[in-house]
Amino acid sequence: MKTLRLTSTDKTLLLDSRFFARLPRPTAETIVEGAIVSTHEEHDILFRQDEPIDHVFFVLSGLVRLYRLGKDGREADVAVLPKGEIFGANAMFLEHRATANAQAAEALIVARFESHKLRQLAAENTEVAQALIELLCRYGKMTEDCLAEDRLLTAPQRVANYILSHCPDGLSSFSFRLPFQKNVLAGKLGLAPEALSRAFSTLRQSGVTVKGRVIEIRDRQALERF
Amino acid sequence: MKTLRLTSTDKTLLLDSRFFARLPRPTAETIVEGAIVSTHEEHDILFRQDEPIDHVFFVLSGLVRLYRLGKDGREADVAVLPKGEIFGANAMFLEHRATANAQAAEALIVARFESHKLRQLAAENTEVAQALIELLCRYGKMTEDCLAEDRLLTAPQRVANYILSHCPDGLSSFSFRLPFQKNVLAGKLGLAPEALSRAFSTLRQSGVTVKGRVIEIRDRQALERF
DNA sequence: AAAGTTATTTGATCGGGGTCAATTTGTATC
DNA sequence: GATACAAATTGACCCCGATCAAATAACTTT
Repeated sequence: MKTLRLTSTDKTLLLDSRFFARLPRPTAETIVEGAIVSTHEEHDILFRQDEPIDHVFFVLSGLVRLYRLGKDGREADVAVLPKGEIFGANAMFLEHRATANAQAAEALIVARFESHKLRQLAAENTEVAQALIELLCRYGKMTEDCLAEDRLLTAPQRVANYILSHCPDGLSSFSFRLPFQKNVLAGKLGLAPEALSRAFSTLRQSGVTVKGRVIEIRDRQALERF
Repeated sequence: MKTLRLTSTDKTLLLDSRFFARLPRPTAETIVEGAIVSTHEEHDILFRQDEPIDHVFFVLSGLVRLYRLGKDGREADVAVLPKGEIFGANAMFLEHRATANAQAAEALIVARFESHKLRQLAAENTEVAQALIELLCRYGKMTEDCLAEDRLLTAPQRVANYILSHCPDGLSSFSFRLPFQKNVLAGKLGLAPEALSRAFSTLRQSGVTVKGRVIEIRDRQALERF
């Protein structure tokens, strides 16, 4: 882990992100000025479940995986966060304890903010509180979606869903590049890598072609029906 | 569904609940005065997924089940809320759309608050915003717990966990009465009723006895090890 | 381009839990 | 208490996905 200075692109990314964009410019800038930037290598742990943390994190580039550990050491992802996402915010209101482990899923740069300052700000400033509320709602809905998908859909259906979520509406055939390793996708969908692989090959019969990280869809409707 | 007046016990329950208790008394009382109380029979639907809702709900008595529907009509519970819990709050910040269906899991009395008023209040009053933030964090953590349990634990382990969560620490043997039908417990744990039944009988060998709704635990450690 | 890693795929096997059907138990009503 | 109905259990069966092992593909590094 190495500490860096906040570049102007970082600053732009922060200020344009969903969270900061809805704050009054001066407020956002004040917070952003206080950021500490650091780089991490794949597999680095940022913090551990139940550990006290005193920062809120923002992904400047790369990918973070939040996961829980089972007694037997098995891991279960509860979220995968790409560039532009915030994490660790909920800990501010849960005795400053992380609810999950955070690990760099690939080379990573994060900005961090002191949570007591942010918490204080949220207590004084309605705008900040509002932004936090929306953040938490969105995050809560994501987790709920995940839980429901796990309980309702088979592996191929989850994968089909994931693919469709990347399809701009209207198009019937399209292709895109996976934003991360299949490894990570598997975890995010609650599958073993082998199961993801098999799901892809099941979807072949519905017009899905996989070449490396590139996914090609021939027939959107077929996927939706799956 | 029948509309009732707010009784003084209802009022006490509301004001002593986690959400209202942390607000300044006058604020809490103002909100609570605006409550509309209604009764519902088991199986009644309060609102449906993706439907616009303009109220936030509070369980005065009985039980509410929040669940999502699969394409095939199967149901997946995302939360089960007993007396004292709030639900529908997240919709205020998600275009007023419910993220799940809400159904009375048994005879039910709820208080409801107009969400635009509450939202307005949260936008002006930091205390209210703060209370909402904590509510959402707690709720988010619950969902996360659920997701992780689903992915990490087998049916008997989930049931063991559930039982342990009702065991006052320090005690090695104890017994309690399930707060709802096994039916509902199964759904909450993401299991078919049959699987719950089988899980109980697996746990018999670890000193768990089930007689109707009463669960008896002979050896806490054995359960924890499971 | 070759060698060495690290991902991914494929095959084989196995166990958990869903579903359906048939009892059994529990609860409510008269 | 006897009857009727709903809830819970048990058995039989099957499918999905985890796991282990082996083969192949995709990157790195030189």
